[in-house]
Amino acid sequence: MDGPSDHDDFADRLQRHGVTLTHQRLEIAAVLFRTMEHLSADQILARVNARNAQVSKATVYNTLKLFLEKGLLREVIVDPDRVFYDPNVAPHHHLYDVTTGHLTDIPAEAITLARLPQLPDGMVVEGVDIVIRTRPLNPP
Amino acid sequence: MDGPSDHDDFADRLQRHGVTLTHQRLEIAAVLFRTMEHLSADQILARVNARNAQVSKATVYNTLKLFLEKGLLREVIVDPDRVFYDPNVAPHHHLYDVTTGHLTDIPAEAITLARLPQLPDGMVVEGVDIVIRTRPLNPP
DNA sequence: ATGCAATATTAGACATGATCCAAATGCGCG
DNA sequence: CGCGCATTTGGATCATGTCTAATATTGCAT
Repeated sequence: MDGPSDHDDFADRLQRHGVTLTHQRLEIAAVLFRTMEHLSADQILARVNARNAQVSKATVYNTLKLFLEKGLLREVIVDPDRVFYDPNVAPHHHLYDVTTGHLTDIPAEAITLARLPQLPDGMVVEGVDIVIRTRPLNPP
Repeated sequence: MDGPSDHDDFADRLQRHGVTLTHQRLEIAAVLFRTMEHLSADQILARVNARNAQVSKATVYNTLKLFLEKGLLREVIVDPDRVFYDPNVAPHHHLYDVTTGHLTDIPAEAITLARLPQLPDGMVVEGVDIVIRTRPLNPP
């Protein structure tokens, strides 16, 4: 299914973003960019070490921070308990299932902001995060 | 400055929302509803106990959870480290200063969603949270 | 008023996610 | 080949937030 070229793609992507390659970073990149799911640090750690433990917790956190700085990832803050990392850095928004904690993307075009509010002086927009919190219809 | 009627207002508000009154709950309500700021649990604890410690950490958390259930407060999840509690439960959105961590309200009318995306079957919208992350213009 | 059951409060132990640190490892490059 | 800097690591540490079992308070019926 996934040939060796997957890894090469990830390696390219890291390098293009100025990240020097290491075995661990490639593993983490593979977990994130293969499925494009929204994962927490814990989940990433678990997946990387699914077979035998090879990457430490500290490295996962270091690497995620690095990837964030280099613009390879976005943080998604919707759960008070943990941060999700979003491998999709294109502008888009999120559907958040409150009951299951599952996150789904909403294409940026699916929502239009009619107008933006006035910003305080000297401030610029870093990003607009829209989260639509959903739950099953039935019992509250 | 603030007469004793403030406290009575808060008491009324709690009771109208089905919250039985206690000394501690009134203190917490006073802190939240007097300034209408966005505060974290820690900040609320600190303010309530500004003079002498009277309310425990556990009670602050219990009370905040209760106020949430009763619709007296909203949670604002923008900071990975802590939850902010918003005494303004009317529909509105937020400006979040990434550098200082300061939260400001945006009136709901200041933003219009042109259209909402299709929701999965049987799911309903619980709320729409829009956060505009801002930072000073100058150096990144 | 008085007693009693239900509700609220509390201190401190605990759980969890995330960070820090100092030591060890590995890598690039002369 | 080896030096130096970047990276990784285990474990300690931290901060929020939750839990528990004991105590205090409250409302209510009598």
